[in-house]
This record gives sequence, structure tokens and C-alpha cells, in this order.
Amino acid sequence: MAKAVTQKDIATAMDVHVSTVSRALDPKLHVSLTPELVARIRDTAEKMGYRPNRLAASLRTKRTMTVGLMLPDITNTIFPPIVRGVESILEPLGYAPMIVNTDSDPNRESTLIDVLLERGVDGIIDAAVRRRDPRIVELAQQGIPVVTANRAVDAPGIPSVVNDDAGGIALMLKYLFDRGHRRIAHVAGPETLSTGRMRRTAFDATAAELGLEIPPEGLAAAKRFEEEEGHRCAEGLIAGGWPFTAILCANDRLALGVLTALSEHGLRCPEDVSVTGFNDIPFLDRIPPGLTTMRIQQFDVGRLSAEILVKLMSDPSAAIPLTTILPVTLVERGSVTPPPNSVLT
Amino acid sequence: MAKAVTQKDIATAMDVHVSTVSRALDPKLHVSLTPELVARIRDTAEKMGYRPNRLAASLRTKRTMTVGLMLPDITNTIFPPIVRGVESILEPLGYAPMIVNTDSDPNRESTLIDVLLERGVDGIIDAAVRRRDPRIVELAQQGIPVVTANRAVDAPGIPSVVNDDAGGIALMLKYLFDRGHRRIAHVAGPETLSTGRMRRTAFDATAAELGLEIPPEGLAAAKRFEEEEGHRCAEGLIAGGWPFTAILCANDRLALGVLTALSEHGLRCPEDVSVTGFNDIPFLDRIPPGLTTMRIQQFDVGRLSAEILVKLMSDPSAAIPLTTILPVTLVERGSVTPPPNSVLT
DNA sequence: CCGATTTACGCAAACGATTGCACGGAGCCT
DNA sequence: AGGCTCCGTGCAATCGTTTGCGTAAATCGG
Repeated sequence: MAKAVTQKDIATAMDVHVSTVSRALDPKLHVSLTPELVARIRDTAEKMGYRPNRLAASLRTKRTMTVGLMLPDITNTIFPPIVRGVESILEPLGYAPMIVNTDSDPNRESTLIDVLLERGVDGIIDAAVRRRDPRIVELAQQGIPVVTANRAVDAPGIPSVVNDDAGGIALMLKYLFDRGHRRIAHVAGPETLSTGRMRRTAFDATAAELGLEIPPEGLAAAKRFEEEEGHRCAEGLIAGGWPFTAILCANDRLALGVLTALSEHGLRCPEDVSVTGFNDIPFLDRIPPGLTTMRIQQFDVGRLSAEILVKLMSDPSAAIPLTTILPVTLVERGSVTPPPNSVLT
Repeated sequence: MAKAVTQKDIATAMDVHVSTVSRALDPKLHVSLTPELVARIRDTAEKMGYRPNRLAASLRTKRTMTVGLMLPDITNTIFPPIVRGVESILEPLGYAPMIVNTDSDPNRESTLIDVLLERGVDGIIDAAVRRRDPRIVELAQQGIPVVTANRAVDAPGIPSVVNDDAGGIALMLKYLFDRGHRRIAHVAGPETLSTGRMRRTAFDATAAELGLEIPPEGLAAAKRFEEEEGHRCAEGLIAGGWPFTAILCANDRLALGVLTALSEHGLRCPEDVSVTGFNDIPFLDRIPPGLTTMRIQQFDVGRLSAEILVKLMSDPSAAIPLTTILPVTLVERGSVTPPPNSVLT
């Protein structure tokens, strides 16, 4: 930083007190000042190229106008839209997000929380939260504004903005059922994440509701939401020997891994096996056979969680919706057809 | 923030002066202190749950240990890896990046620079820079450490880390040439970006070198690096009537748009027209027919620009490589074959 | 026209950490 | 043994803004 112009410089230049300058520059003008003086101060400030020093202000006010945004990994395509959604609310209000990537590592997560705290963030949006996440719960209890995005923590009390995981899976399973599938396998996500858990639970519940008997060989659980895990799980399902006609996957990346595994085994999708995903990640429409999936609204997840955080930061005791669930929509593509020997056809 | 423990609290608790505490907590111990005292101070600090207040320190030292990272749009898949590369260098050194998205809008860019400056960033990595970008040049001249990533500005003096755009295009064009293509069209990127310009220039130069005559109808220029623009340009090329056998695109997204347009016109890739891209974005390998493209090393672009910025920040007069060019590698996939009536076949 | 408000601004103390300088005491040299 | 050096620590200013309080001058009511 070069020769920074300070309020004091303006004050001496105009022969008024620095506090007067500070008040004149206050956008909301909390104190009565001659409009004429305010105008003069403001434009000499402009002329002198004054740029407020937020650090000094923050030191005094205890507010940095910064919020921490915790992500598992920004290179995962579902997160950038969340970032933009958060930004869309925060930026106009003068807040700036400070983004960190936890790599889904609890140790890193803890370290990064410290980093955010040292920098004095006014609040945290956590999109990397795990179902059991004592550290973040502790923060919330200490009164630090926290909201989780895309995922939720098991402990109550922390506001979250999530997608309708349960509803989406139920809808998808029924969709497959309606098309004649009865032996439907499931590649579940990590049990440690609310998304993985919710979707798995919804699958089980809906299967029961539909009177489907899914044997253990029809269920596989991924350790991470990654293609390789989808691949591995599909291998397991195939090896299991249960003659499934469809595989409902907990997310798109798992489904992509599943598709790879199927084709390696000479199984075609959708002719031999139908496959479905969840999220509708970018470019999915261009990847054959066109994965039928559940579209989620990531931008809105970011937007709403930022809105809630802002409320929380301005009034810690405000009435806040504890859980906000965003609707999902089924997008049909080419990866689902009636099963080979459908009961319907 | 709750009841923050300060150095003064530690000082009174231990009956020493706050300056002593400050010195004891200094990781590099600039001043001689009894090791035993240092140890005692450090662990009572630990016990009391002391967390340094970086704001206060920054106010005094004029260093925030924060760097601005300017991106056009984080949802564009080539940028997240840059972010991670930057982070890989900065985080261990105690720096935190502050990410902003310019949406390629010069006004937003200028506003966001102010935001970064107000927050006192120690330096800026600009991956959103345009060829003509007076504001960023001005900053650099004022002595603010700046390095551009992935792109460069036309004015000299600002260090940049870029991919071998020229070499990559030359290689790609020769690759097509070697496979028998002689009528090769080009969908160029925006002239306002160094990447668009460099690639276009390299195309022209290499074509000349190979003795290819590319008529105006064989050249189209996209306004943005987006699918729709690729589509539009392809329409133009087709309408132009020049019987090209291949289209070399300035980047993958343009190429994807081109592919769409071709298929809309009943032209198959690669049977009727070969197409190539640049960047090798995620999932490209799974999109038919498998785009042959130039892989760039985005993580390293981020990593190296951060390394250079750090050097620049610690010693403004250090000898810095002004232009760092990273190698690119051709990845062959299915979108290129010899032309229908190849001179070679 | 005088006392009570209100208005418009100055004063100075914070916020928490850093750092040049001062200073008392211990150890060294001659 | 006296003076000098150096070592370890305290003192106080400083970074740039904000804000409670104080106080002159302006305004108002009667």
C-alpha cells in the first residue's frame, strides 16, 4: 500500500476534527452535521483519493464485514454455484467471503476454523460440515453466527439450508418403480454426511413403502462422493449376483463411476441397466447416455444461507428458520428405460 | 466473537508487560528473552485460549497477510484448480486469499479492486485481466505487488504466469496438418484477452508457415469463451461456404458449441469434420466423440503465480521472472481423423 | 429578552498488537 | 574496583477509525 490518505489528512486539510470527518463519511449519518459541511468533506475526501481503512474500523467496531465460507473442495463443480449465491447477497451489503477448502479432513477443518476466527470473521457458512462436527457446534454455542449449506449437522440448533434429499430420492425411486423396475439397487453416499444419510434413509423408507424387498447385495455404500467409489460400489453390486434392473445412485459422480463399471462388464445403460444420479452437475447432459437425475438449486442454497447468516449477524436473537429445504426437480434423460423383461411391457 | 483473550490479559495474569508477551509470542523471536519466560508465556497463552487478533497486528504492521485473487467466474471449471494452486502456496505461509468474481465486467473489476484495497490485501493475483487493463497496470506502478495468472496484460512490467498458448496452437495445427487436413477453420477467442489473441496469432503464423491459405470465411471470432459463442461461430463458418475439413477452436467450451452446431447441420464429428479444443476441462473425456485438446496445468499456474507474488511481497525489488510459460500437452481423443478425401489416404 | 433546549462539532479514549528506545543490573575487562 | 557492554524487560507511541461525552453557539418558548 502506498501513501494512504487517512481521515486525519482530510481533517487537517479542511481544518476540522478527525471525528467530524468520520461522521461526515458515515453513510448513514448517525449524528447531525451541516449538510453543507458533509458535502464538502465528502468531496474533498473524494478528491484526495481517500480510501477507508477497514482494518482500523474493524478493530474499533469488532466487525470485519467478512464471513468465512467453508467448502470441502472448490474444484467439485457443485460448490462454485454456492459461492456465487453467497456472494450475490453478501457483496451488496459490503461483506466479503473468505473461502477455505477443508478437503473433507477434520483436522484441516479445525485449523481453518482457527484461521477464520483469527481473521475475525463475523460469521461462517459451512458447506463442508459433517453429521458429527463438534467443533462447529461449539462455535455456534459460543454465539458465533453459523449456518450450514447443502448439508446439515446432526446436533440441533444450527440453521441449515439444504436440498430436498429425501423427497428427491423418494421421487426418483418411484419414477423407476413406475417404469416397471422392481429390483433396484442403491449406491449410497457417505454415512458421515447428512446428504449421504438422508438419501439412504429415504431410499429404504420409500422401498418399504413400495413393497420392494432390497437384499443386502442390492445396497452399496460409497466412502466419498467420487467416481472411483461409484465404480467400486458397482463392482460390488455386480459381484453380489442380485439381478437388479436399475441402480439409483446417491449422486451424479457416483453414477458416472457406476456407468464406467457397467460398461466394463459389458452391460449397457439403459438397455441392460437403468441408472440415475442426483445433483445434475454441469455437462451431465452431454455425457452419454444422458443421466436421468435430480436437479438441485445450488445457487439458491448459497443465496439463502447467506441471507440467513446476515439476519443472524445483525440480530443474534432473530427468529430464524432452522431448516430450509429447497425443492428439487427430476430431469429425465436417456439413462432410464423400462427393464428388459418389464412387468409392464 | 465472544470474550476474546488479549495479550494484555496474559500480561496482567503473569505480571509482565504486554510488550514482553508480544515478543514472547513472536514465532521468530526477534529479541532476546529468557527461554524459560518465553515458554511460560507461551503456555499460559495456550491455557487461556489466546487467539491473536490479526486485525490489530495488521493495523500496526501494515500487512494483512491477505492476497486478492481475481477471477472472471469461479463457476468456470478452469479456475478452481488455479485457486487450489494459489492456496497450496499461500496457506502454509499464513496468507489467506480473498476471492472475487469480476464476471468479465470492467466496472465490477474496478469496484472489486477497491474492495480488495480497502481490506488491505498485500498483493493481487489477477486471473481476470484483460489485455488492456489500465487499472491493474496503475496498481502495479503504485508498487502494489501484482501478478497475472493464466492471462497477461499487454503493458509490460507485470509478471505473468501463462500457458504456452502459442506453442499449443502451433502444435495442434500441425497435428491436424499431419493428419492430412489442409482446409482448417479457426474459431478464435476474444481479442480482448491475451489467450484469445495469442492463440489467434499463433494460428495465423503457423498456417502461414505450413503454407495454408485460410480465407476470411475460415475464421470466426468469439466474443466470449462460451458454448453459445462457439455455436454462433460455427454457424458462421458453415454459412461461409468454405469447405473446411477441420475446425481448430481456441478453447474447449467453444469447441463444444461447435460440436452442437455441426450436429444440428447433420455434420458428424469426426467423420465429416474434425474438431479440436484447448484446456482439457473436466469431464471432457466423457463427452462424445472425445475432444482432442491441449491440456494446460491450471494448478501450476496458480501455484507459480502465488510463488512469484510471495517473492514480490517480501522483496519488491527482487529479481522476478516477468513471464513464466507453462508447457501444454496434446491429448488425443476421438474428434480428429484424416479428412474425408484426405490427400494422404 | 432571558433561560432552556437543541444543534453542530471538538476532545480524547478506546480497539489490540508491534517496536524503537530507555534503563537497571549482571558480567566483563583492565 | 571502576567503567563499559550487553542482556532482558518495561515504557509509550503508534496504526486509522469510531463514539460517548462535553460544550459553545444557535434556536426556541413565553
